[in-house]
Amino acid sequence: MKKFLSIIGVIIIIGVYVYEQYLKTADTDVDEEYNEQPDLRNKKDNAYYLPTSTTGQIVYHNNYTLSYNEAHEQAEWVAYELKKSDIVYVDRKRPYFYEDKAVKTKSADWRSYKKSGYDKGHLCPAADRRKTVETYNETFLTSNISPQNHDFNAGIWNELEQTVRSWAKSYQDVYVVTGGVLKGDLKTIGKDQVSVPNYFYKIIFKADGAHSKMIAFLMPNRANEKKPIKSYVVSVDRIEAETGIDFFPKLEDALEIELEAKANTSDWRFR
DNA sequence: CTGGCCGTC
DNA sequence: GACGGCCAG
Repeated sequence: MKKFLSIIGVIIIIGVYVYEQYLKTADTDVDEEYNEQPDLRNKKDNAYYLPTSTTGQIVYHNNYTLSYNEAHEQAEWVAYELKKSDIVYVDRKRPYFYEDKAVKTKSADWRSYKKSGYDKGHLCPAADRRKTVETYNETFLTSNISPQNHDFNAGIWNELEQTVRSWAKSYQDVYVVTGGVLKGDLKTIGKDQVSVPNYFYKIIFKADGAHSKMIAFLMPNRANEKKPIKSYVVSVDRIEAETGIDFFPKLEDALEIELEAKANTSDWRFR
């Protein structure tokens, strides 16, 4: 009997190990199928809302998911859930930006941004992932950055990111999709020819059944944007038209149509 | 908070 | 190249 139990014990330990290895590889899995949306509702609680990919290269990280556009050498979207508990005030040492090995076509080299005149602007902000060293450092992959005008990044874009954090604190958890509009002939920087988007968008979704709400922003990537962030609100339909991305394909159709057509600010608290 | 730049090792 | 310190909006 004792021997039997010890054999069962060994089997369980091996099983757990194999399962953990499986989870590790699954986290950096790359989806090859064009617009194929894997059902990951049991894998990550935010995956249900993932947008479609226009490139077929979706990369799943532990704390955000992205769709990589190799031609523009950056993500076309980065999606993640932002919970109230993600927002902590811990001073963390900024690591260096490093290549995303999960991007099969190779993500941009940080040197392409050097002396380009543009910031290595986070798409999933570092401040949204301050909870642990691991979550923080994961935002420093070069697949999570786009060339941003410095005054824009430190100015109104920063203000928008802070507002989203305030919403996560007020509403417990929100879901965020953000990226540059990768359309047409864009200026490029560096050896990797990273495109400089003329516009950046950010969509925030609060899941709450029939009371779910959505808001979207479209901002020009330039200095001296001093209007209130409220004035940059557009409908999700507009951003879909600009980008060719379907942002909430798995949302119930009636709700999707209703929420994506709206461009009003009344459901959300602004400072 | 958002970052870059530069001297030093 | 990596690191730490300093700078700006």
